[in-house]
Amino acid sequence: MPELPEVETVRRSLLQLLPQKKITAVEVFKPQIIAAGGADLAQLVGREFVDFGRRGKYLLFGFGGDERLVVHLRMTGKLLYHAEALPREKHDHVRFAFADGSELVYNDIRAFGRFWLTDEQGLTEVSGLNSLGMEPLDEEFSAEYWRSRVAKRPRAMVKAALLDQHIVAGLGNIYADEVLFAAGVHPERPIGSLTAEEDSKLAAAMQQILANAIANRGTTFRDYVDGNNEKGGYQNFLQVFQKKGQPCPNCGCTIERIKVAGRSSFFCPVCQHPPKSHE
DNA sequence: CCGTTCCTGGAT
DNA sequence: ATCCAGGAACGG
Repeated sequence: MPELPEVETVRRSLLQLLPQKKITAVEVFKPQIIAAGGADLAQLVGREFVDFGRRGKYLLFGFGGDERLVVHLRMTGKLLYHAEALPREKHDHVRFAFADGSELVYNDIRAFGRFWLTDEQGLTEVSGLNSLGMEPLDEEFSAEYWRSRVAKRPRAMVKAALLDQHIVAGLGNIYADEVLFAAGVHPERPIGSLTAEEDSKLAAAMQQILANAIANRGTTFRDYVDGNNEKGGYQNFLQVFQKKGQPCPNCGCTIERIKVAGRSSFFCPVCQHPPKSHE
């Protein structure tokens, strides 16, 4: 569900909603959501959400002290603010109650999401977070960075590399397909076959598409909503994702769907020419 | 690198 | 009934 633009939109929505609200209770209805070895969320009672950070698809919250709450929404996780407490819904797994009667609920149909409560030093123990690649919207991100990180895997398919959070943090299946289309690169092209120009187009497309998706508050394909339960708008700008059988916006030929790295991949067979047999 | 696994629900 | 889903860790 949520990739970088959606997680960033959740972050921004909560930044508008949660400050100045004192936590009066934390309830965990489904213990598996809390990563093993982490601290007890009950220690947040009496504190307030102060810092609202993001790294890749991870949300990082601070409370004015050394505590760090890390949240990964995985496929179907939602952090929902309610101005007034509501009856617990079927897939509500964690609830923060605030002194003014409002609440923040973590709802996750598939329960793949995870919470980690730790301190600044403990962030290095959070699996995944401790080995993320560069933020694609960081000023230092560049085609050179991308090339340097994929250089040792010349035979890997480019789509698998885009989805690898150790290389670039935050792309998922939707934006990987959109980036590949924008760069005119077929998802099965081996890394080693990409030209310098193609790498530059990929890096530029990552930045442009993600920034545009954030500006449009993310993509709601199925479940995604922000902290206000509001859908995104970028689904109206998708070029190829979930467009099997529809005409390519560039050339008019038919968008195809194949499996790459175990994931559905949508592409234009003309604008994104397949790898040559020797590649 | 690939398949499997964690879950539930919607589509076919 | 079966397959599929926007993520990512894990094992072989």
